Amino acid sequence: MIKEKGQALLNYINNYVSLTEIEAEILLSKVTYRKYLKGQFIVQQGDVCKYECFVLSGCTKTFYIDEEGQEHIVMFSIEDWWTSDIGSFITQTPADFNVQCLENTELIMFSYDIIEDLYEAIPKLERFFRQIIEKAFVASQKRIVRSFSLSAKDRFIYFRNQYPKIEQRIPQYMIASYLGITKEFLSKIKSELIFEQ
Amino acid sequence: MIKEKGQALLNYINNYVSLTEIEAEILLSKVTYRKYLKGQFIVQQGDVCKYECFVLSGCTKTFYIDEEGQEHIVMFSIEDWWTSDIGSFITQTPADFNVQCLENTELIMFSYDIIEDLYEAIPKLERFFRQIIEKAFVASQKRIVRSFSLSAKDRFIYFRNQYPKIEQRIPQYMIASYLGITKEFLSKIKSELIFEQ
DNA sequence: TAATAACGTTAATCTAGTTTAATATTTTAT
DNA sequence: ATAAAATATTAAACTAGATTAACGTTATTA
Repeated sequence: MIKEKGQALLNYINNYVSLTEIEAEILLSKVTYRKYLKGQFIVQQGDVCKYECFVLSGCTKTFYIDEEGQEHIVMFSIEDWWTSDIGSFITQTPADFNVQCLENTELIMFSYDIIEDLYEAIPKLERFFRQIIEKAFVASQKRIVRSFSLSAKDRFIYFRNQYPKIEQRIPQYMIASYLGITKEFLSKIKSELIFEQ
Repeated sequence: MIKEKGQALLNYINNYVSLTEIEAEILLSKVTYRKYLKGQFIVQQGDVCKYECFVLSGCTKTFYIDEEGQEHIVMFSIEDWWTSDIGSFITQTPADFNVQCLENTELIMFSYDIIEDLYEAIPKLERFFRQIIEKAFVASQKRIVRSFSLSAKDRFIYFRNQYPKIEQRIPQYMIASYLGITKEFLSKIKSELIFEQ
């Protein structure tokens, strides 16, 4: 089962480091393939996050609920992205975030218990994960920059251009939450954009 | 020279991985010690960033200038922190950010040209940098969360509690810029906080 | 020790985005 | 096909924070 599914992961890794046949086999023997249904939770706020997950298909949202019960979406993940609460994963402390499936979702899961063995067996993976996380960090910093220097309208335009596939698949009120604005205001922005055309 | 100065770096690294005497020597032989004066630039927007820098003493701000000529401070770095434009460093493309010294500053610099050799010579460093950057990424994500769910006043209170040393050393208008608000509004917040006591 | 530059405060006016609430549209299940 | 649930729109009243501009205070330096 994992073998056919694993190919997408191997292709992805191949963009960063090249694994030998044997290394690829070891890797796939250590990770877990799993399907989730729409609505199910991969991580729940308060639990310790046991997995870093590579998305084969489907879509997830990462969010938290603030003291007023308000939901704030931090990121979406689709095919060839990662999803997890990394803060919880690396420190093995309770998660700040929930990760919930917005569609039926197929994952390859790297568990905390095997990842050290995996680094041991395939030292190249240390480099691979370093490079992945470097990219994620840079993206996160750039998002902070945008949140400070762009208006809500410009952030929406950026989002729409950057992630056109995600915009199609996700209800508008979740995009508003991701952008840090209300659904009503996003609705207003969209009607302005249509009018401007 | 680098030997005495290097000890702070070795102590820091020791929190993550343990280097042998020989590895420590190799490391210190490959990195560069350098002093900057207050006001000098370590990185300039538009240049390719050649170094990741560990701060031995002093203080820097990382900022960019937007299209309207407005300065936005992204982070401060003091002793035992890192400073660089990592996005520029890892891709070797022009920097989005400036890094400027707010005090006379001593650094240990890891150049792009030697860092690959260093990973080769001391594979443990791959793990070290992975762990550092994981922590930086988590901190960055949490900052995004705060910027969405906290008011300016609460972000300031958080900053003041989290980085009391930095608050003392830095002019208030720079803290306002870091928080994403105007200096006038921060002034108002502070007077409210005093009044509330 | 005066002068200048850098930094900080206050207050009035303005605006991007929120809140509330009612209505419209689309999707899903029966 | 119809009802119910989920999602989206619109508009009026409101607020956090920006802008402008004038004035105070603290550091630097001549």
